Amino acid sequence: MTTLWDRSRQAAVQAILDTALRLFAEQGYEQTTIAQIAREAGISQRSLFRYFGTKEDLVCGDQEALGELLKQSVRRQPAEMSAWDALRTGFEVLLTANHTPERALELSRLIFDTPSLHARYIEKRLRWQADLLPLVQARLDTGSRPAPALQAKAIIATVFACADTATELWARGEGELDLADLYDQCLAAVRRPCEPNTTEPPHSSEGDPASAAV
Amino acid sequence: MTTLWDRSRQAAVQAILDTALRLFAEQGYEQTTIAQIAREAGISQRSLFRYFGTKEDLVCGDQEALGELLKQSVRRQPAEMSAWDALRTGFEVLLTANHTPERALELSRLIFDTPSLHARYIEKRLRWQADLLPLVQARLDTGSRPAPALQAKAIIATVFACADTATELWARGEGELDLADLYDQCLAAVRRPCEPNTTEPPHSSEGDPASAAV
DNA sequence: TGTCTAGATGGCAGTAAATGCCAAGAAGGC
DNA sequence: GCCTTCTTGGCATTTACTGCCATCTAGACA
Repeated sequence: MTTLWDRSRQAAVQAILDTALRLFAEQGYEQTTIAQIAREAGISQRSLFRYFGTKEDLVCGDQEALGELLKQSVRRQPAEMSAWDALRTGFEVLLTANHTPERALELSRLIFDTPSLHARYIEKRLRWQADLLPLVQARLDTGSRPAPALQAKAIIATVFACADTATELWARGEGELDLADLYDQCLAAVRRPCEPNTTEPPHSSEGDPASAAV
Repeated sequence: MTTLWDRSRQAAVQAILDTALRLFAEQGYEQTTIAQIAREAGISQRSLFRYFGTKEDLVCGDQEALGELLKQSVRRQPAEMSAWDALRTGFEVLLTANHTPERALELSRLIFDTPSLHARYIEKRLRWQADLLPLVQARLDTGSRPAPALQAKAIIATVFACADTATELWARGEGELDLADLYDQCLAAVRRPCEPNTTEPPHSSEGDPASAAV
């Protein structure tokens, strides 16, 4: 049952969020202070920080829930589905789980245009990637040469790289592009053999076991 | 000619860096304050911020120079070399350009173990990716179906995803692994066709042009 | 060599995000 | 109606970071 506390909490969250996003759109993220948001939302600064742990969470706050949803979706896919397809389906579920498209587009643009937000966003998705590792690993050929952990990590990283690339193009576009199509095109560009020449990689790894943070 | 100012500046940078990395290793990144670093390095807090604009730059500061180096290396590759191979060779050059292997390993571990640093690190590399875009685009088949910009963006993002994955595994390992080998294995895991089944992607993009920041 | 200028430094005050603490108030169970 | 529990707001404090200004010094030049 839903108590009054829950309801007023929900209302407060919504009011804060609306105020914050409006101000961010009007004057930019960095130029908007927590004090101003709190004032205009009619709440104390202290309480605002209780609802949203950080300023960045005002924008990237839903990410935890979405990550959980993605994990559940991937887990739900039939066991014989390949890791690639399971992840693709998982992402597709995310698309349906969001606010209005306009809001999502607005949020994406804000994130991609604001370095500190972008960093936070990436950080949250790194968590998703770590959480997905065991699920993806379970879908791989067991006896393959590259260690399954490496293979799974590489696949997940690539899928996210393509998803991010697609999202960025979608956010920078006028909204006339389809996100799922963009994702498929990105992945196709990556998993297709080389276009002009299929040269073997130079492979000049002359025994330098330790090197830099590339 | 190298003036005395340049030299003392160089010395100060080195002293600050040594102090900072020692403290980060001893007590962790978050637990170490700028005030403490400045005190132990015998410099004012104000000057420290003049050398390194942010605390994160104490760790990720070299990235700008490395990005430039990568760009130069890729540009230098023969025009007929594929985008994949040119990028791979570029990364290989980076490996030779770093501090001592131990230092690089220490830095990498710090970055991969500290979420906020990790996010900043990736953010800086996104800049590299944007800079590489025209160079990679020039190496692509001109008449290909997916827009070349998308194709180039996806390829670059994937290459970086694999490089990061390889670096993380290398950093978490005991140093006995070869970074270049790890990179090749990651890329191989990604560009090889599906292992168990080569199912067609579900492709259930039922006309939802706009959706969330995936 | 002495002087003048540009650049480096340090101190100080200030901003903004975030956290801890505590007292006051409202909601829920009885 | 009372008491517990959760919420709220105000206050002080920490930490990263910036602007301003006085001071000092390396380097150029007469």
